[in-house]
Amino acid sequence: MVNPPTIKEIAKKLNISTSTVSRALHDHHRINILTRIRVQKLARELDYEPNQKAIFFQKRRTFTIGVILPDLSEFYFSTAISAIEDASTKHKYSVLLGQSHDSEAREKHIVECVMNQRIDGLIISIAKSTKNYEHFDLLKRYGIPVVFFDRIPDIPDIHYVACNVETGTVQAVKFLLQNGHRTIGMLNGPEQLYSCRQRIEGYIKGLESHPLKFDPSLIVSTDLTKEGTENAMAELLRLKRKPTALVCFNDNVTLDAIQYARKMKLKINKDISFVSFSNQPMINHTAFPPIATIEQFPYQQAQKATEVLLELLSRRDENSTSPFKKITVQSQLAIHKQQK
Amino acid sequence: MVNPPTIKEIAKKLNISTSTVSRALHDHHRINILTRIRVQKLARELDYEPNQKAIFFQKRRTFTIGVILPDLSEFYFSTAISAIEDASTKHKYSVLLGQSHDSEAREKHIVECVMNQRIDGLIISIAKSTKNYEHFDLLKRYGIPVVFFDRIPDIPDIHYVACNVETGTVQAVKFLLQNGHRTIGMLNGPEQLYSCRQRIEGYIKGLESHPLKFDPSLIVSTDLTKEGTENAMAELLRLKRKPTALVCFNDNVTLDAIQYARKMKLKINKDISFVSFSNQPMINHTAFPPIATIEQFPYQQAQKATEVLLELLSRRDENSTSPFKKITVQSQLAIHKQQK
DNA sequence: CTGTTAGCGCGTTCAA
DNA sequence: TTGAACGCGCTAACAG
Repeated sequence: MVNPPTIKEIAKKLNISTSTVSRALHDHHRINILTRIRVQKLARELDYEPNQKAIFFQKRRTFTIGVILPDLSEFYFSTAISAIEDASTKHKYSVLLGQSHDSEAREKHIVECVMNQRIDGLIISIAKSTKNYEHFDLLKRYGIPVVFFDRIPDIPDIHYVACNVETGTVQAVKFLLQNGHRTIGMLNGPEQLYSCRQRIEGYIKGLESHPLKFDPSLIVSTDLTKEGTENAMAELLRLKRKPTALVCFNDNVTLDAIQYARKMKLKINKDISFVSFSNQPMINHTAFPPIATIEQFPYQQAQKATEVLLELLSRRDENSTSPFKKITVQSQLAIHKQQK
Repeated sequence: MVNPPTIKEIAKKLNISTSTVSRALHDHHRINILTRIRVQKLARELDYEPNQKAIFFQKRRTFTIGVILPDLSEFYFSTAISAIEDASTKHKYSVLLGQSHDSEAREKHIVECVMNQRIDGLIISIAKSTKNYEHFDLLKRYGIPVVFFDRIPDIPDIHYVACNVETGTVQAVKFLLQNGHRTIGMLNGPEQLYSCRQRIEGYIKGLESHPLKFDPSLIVSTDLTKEGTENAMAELLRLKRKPTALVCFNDNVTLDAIQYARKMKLKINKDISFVSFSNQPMINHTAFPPIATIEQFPYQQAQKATEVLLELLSRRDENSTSPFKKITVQSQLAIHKQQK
């Protein structure tokens, strides 16, 4: 068991200086072709590979981006990390990972950790509970670019890539109206999430196309737990005007809601229909699938976020201040074929 | 926009040497309480945080582990990475990520990359196509511990944590026999995977409990694509003795297989029943779910792998050679309640 | 108790 | 065409 070889070692074996070795390895133009060959040959024999840590250390760049997501076991985020890794590898960047588990404290801690690792940039989807954004101040002070992804904070002057779920929600409501539904409910997520407010906006705009008046009691929130969803469902089903269709926050909420509806002896797609926000492809194989899904394209979104960050990083060399990138991917309604 | 503060900066401002600053920050015992306080106060004011890269650089340890998995968007692996991140964060280790996308070449390249980043250790689930293990030789030579996870190579003297799918398969076959099935087929994955060979072993052992003779033509392989699965299914259904039950490689294969069976007008759970290897919880909500699932506990498995690696890393300091850890998690059959 | 010095591995002047 | 010297930020051995 040995340590990885260094240029010093090569230099000693060849009785030349380390700088010559360094130059030879980099195909410096004013170097003796012979020494270059000798050096490169020995380097190959020793399996020499430059110690990136040392290089990064002196160059003060790590070619590593930090990625902080709430929970990697969620389909949406695992798709995202997959895309981020793909995109950054393509540009010779590495990915340093962290999960906030939707805790603000943990998020803060991870931000500090990746910063101490001197990442070049950060992609982050903020925790549900995050209200305070001070932990990003230091990043700003040190000029480490941050691209917010999907769950974006409501503050100015940031780069972000997010999905506009409003358009998809509008489409969903219109689609339901076209299919004869006149009492459309919304089973929404926590209202502090920007995307939940977008869902509400979309819901309202969708109704505007129709002489139907907006009834706020048709919008209820769940904390995303099964119990929360059941409570929300109970509330909706207690209404005088029971909804015949529901737009639900995501697939898991939809499944829980459908299960509850069935327990209440409602016929799915007859007494009540569902529209989901897509997380998982398997939703189409479920026993009582939603009739439509609002697709959010997590892979494309995350890929875009990575590209934005990498461009910021390359621009940084020319120390031109780039304007804030605010990129929105449009969500889109996908109508499912009915299973026989 | 400034650079992060360094001990040098603090030293200059306080007119003391950098080593004094360093000691003060580390609560060195033989340091003036006053200077210590002054240093720590200033450090706090400047938001000083040690540059881990510099520390790691000179300590020759990075407190970073590399993780290479085939595809992070697969449920099984996203659960794994989630567990690995959780466990390593707990021990102040960071995670450097890579996806092989089941390509041996890419896997090799990523191994080189993480090695050049001087990771302290590696957790890897090898690519389907990997036949050659030379890219791990360098890691061995440099004493970087590797823990193989789930997809383990068939070579001696390695650390690994894997799931024994044989036991679960035995249970599955016995369960099917108990339920009256007498022609049980297996829709297996690529045979070079160790776990596929385990499935076959389990299949054979399961049959041994019964005076039924083993018919090799009841075992077919798919390359995991939908088309491959359909071809495999066609082959099985062409047999004289058509299987009344199938043990399928994983959830996706199972879904494709079920879809194909339905297209062939077979009644699921009547003409033919399915047992799956679990990837996703949602499988229980599908329209025609398998009657049972062999659970592999990816979270626990990955957590264990991380703990093994971290222990190796801590042991390394006492340069005692640790024996090869070969840890096997038992898979387990979970029988699904029939949906009404 | 504190300062000086050296070195981790590398690239990059500046000099020769 | 090459080598010597320096510095990136930090710790540690040694000297005071």
